[in-house]
Amino acid sequence: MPNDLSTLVYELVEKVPLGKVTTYGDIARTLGLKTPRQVGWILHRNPSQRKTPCHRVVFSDGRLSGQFAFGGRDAQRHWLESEGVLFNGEKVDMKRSRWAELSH
DNA sequence: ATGCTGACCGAGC
DNA sequence: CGCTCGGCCAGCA
Repeated sequence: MPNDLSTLVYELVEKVPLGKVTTYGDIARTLGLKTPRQVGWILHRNPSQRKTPCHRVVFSDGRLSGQFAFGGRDAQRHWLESEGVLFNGEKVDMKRSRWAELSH
């Protein structure tokens, strides 16, 4: 297994600490990808045979990814909440729960 | 080749 | 705060 782009993405996602989230855009910027869509494409395409916590990746405004992706956004939301991620209504409280490491 | 579609984002109103 | 729009680029029919 060559360490291609997807490997880098997964390694980065695995570094997201418990109780924090990161965004597609942050990942894209950090790895030098052309567009955040590429990140979404990589995560969607690869099976979850890895222990990658994909549920910690959200939109830049704090919305959760999709209704079909993790068995529903309610499921994902409860998952995150149990990890300590703060919510502001339907959205993640990005101000406090965004992983600061990438957001430079 | 070409024209959608999408696990996105920022600007603008 | 909410909605639209354009740009982005990899896959796929």
